[in-house]
Amino acid sequence: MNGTGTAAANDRVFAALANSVRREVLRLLRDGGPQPVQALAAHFDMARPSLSEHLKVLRDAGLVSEQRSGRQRIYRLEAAPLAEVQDWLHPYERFWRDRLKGLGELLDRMPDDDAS
Amino acid sequence: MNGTGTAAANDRVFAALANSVRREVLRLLRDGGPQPVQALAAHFDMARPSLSEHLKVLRDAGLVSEQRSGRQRIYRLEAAPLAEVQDWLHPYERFWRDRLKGLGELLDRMPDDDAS
DNA sequence: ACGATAGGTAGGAGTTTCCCTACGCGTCAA
DNA sequence: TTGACGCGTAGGGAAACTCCTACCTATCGT
Repeated sequence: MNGTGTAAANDRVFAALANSVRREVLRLLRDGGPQPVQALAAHFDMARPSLSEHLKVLRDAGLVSEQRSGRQRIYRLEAAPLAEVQDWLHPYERFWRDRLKGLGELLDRMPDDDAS
Repeated sequence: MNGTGTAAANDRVFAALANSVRREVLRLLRDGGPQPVQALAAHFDMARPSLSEHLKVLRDAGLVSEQRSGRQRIYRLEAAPLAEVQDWLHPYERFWRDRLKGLGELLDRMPDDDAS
């Protein structure tokens, strides 16, 4: 419907990223590959059930997936939602590109012609 | 400290983006240029003070700036934090590029050699 | 000076987040 | 089968979020 996923889906992804614990989990999965919850939990001070809830938030956002292996749950990074974030970001790129070129400054600072 | 802003700053930016009203405000500023609050408020059903609070969240995240002009406040998109989001995203890019190439599949599905 | 306009702030209600401590369920080892 | 291990869920409490209705300040037009 939207250019980049539904509004609710974007809400879920951005909200999931709006927490340093969850961003760190993603980084650990990115740099360390798929891991069981234990291995992830070792990096945090919090009680393990709290981390479980963070993992649920990440799962609901589609940012990680789990695969059962014996009594372990192996979590893996799923980057598709991040690709959508990048797509969402695209239309804004010209704003910082323009800034760097020092050009858009004047153009952007005063196009008050059509705003009522 | 971090590669891309402090954790708290990223929290603020991602949290600001985790709301469809605020994302729509950014889109309006991107497509319509700098605008007063009135012009933005016209696009939403909510009471105007509620939108004011959304604008405060965006301001605190550094995503918009205001410039007073008479009794109006002209809001402008500030894309720098979005550029930092893109930077934050970069280390994850290979994950969806690999997926597209259909290569990383096998590589990523089982590098369980160093995870304790 | 007076009223209308633009927009922020105060405070409150309902919901959600984030952490905790129990506890339940499935799996492995003895 | 019995116990330990790996993880999730339940439920609760503190704080934050999101909306509202007043209300306040500053500016413009008359």
